[in-house]
Formats: sequence, C-alpha cells, structure tokens
Amino acid sequence: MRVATWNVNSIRARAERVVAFLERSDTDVLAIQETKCRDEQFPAAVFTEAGYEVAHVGHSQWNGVAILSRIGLKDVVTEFCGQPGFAKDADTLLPPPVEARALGATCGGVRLWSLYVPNGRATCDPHYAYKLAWLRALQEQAAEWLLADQAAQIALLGDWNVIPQDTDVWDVADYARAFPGATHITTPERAAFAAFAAAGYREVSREHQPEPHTYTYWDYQGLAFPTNKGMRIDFAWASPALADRVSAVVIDRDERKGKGASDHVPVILDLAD
DNA sequence: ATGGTAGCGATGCTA
Repeated sequence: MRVATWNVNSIRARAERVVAFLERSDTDVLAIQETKCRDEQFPAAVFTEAGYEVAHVGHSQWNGVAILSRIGLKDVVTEFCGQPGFAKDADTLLPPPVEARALGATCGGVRLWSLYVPNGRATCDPHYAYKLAWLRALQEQAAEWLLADQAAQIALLGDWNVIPQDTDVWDVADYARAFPGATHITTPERAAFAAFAAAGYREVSREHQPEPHTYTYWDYQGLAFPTNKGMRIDFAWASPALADRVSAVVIDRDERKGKGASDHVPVILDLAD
C-alpha cells in the first residue's frame, strides 16, 4: 500500500499533473492540501476516471484539503473535533468560522487526515496564535484517538508549516533575518510540533529520510529551487502500529521541476501489507 | 532585460 501527501497549490491548475503523479508513482491514497477551490469547483471527474474516489472540503479560494483513494474511502469528516476557527473581525459575536484545513477518511484500514496547518504569517499577527491553537487542538484530539485504541492505524499527513530543526532550512540565520517575526522556526511552534511525539506518534518521513537539508518546499520567488533554498515543512506523523508498517519514504524532489510545478513536492510512504 | 513567483479573481490577497 502506497500513501502520499502533497500540497498542490491549486488543484485546478495542477489536476493533470496530479493524475500523472498518481500513475507514475503507483500511489493508492493521496492526501492533498491547498486545493484553493470550493467543493463544486473541484475537478473530481479527472480522478474518478483514473480510478480514485474523492473527498474534498473547500469553502473559498483559500485552503481546501482532499483525499483521493483507489482502495476505499469511508467515514469522511471535514473537520476535527475542537478545530479552532479564525475570525477576521474581532468584534463579531458569532463563533469564528472553521476553515477547510482538515479532512479525515478511512482508506484501506488506515485512518488518514489531510492537514493544512495555518501559516502563522508573523509572530505579531493574529494568525500566529491561531496556528499554535490549531496545532494544540489537533494534538489533543490525536492523543485521544490513540488512547481510545492503542493499535489504531492513524496517519496525520500534510503541510505543517513548521521547520522543526535548523537543518530543515537552507540557513536558519539567513531565514530569520529575512523579516522580523519570522514564523515556522519559533520555540512554541517547534514545541507544538514535537508534542505529537509526546502523544505517541512517530514522524516517519524523517525516520526514513534523515539527511539534513532534505526539503519539501521551495518558494517560487528568487530562484529558490535552482539555488536549493528550501524548507522541510511537509510531514507524516504515524501511530505506532502504522509507523511499524512503513518500509520506505520517498520525497519526490523531481516534482518541483518544470513548468507548472507546485511549490511543494509529494512525500510518499510505502506500507507493508 | 525597467523585470521581479504563482494562483485566484479582481486590479489585491495569500503563501
């Protein structure tokens, strides 16, 4: 069984490239982030014709997450319990709307989540507190899922928007200098990320790809990819029972090449039967 | 070479 996660940065701009990836990589289940469309705009037909079932949640031109599967797709949920929302206007009395950043489904006996963690923007920005609250709420739920069933096969896949280690970016000092209040590298963000390990999960992409300066994202700006100024921000946290099944991980760097590439590349997990 | 990254959707916002 082969499972992958990929921030595609617009599914409508990338649909044919995603199909080509699915066929080339022989991927059974793909967790997608940043579809950048509403449900009715999602190009489902191109994937169903390729043999995949589709689940998607998207409310606007922002965010949006999907799961494609050719080995079954059931028990779909479009948010996790306690998922924080974000309110643009602080004076509203309505609860802040929950954004399309989490999609859960069961595929081939694995409980998968496609996750798009809020960017945070800057440490002085309200989105930074939102990001930390979002990660904390997810971690609390993930801990409960594992407590309820220690043998559960759970995969938390996606764009975490956290640089967990200094060697997960080309030059952390240069990155921090780039603008005041740089996110992704702060101690609270790294603690929020590491809390998934404390909850019993294992980040399996690094277990199998431990090399420093292994990146999953390169900005479109400033020749970031040709000069290899990348960041490692896409990860796969697995419950113990699932982590034990991971036999290999591939980070498909070639997907960043050429015209029409996303700024992220797929992270692919091979699971033993 | 008077540019600059890409996508959406409207001439700005987000990453």
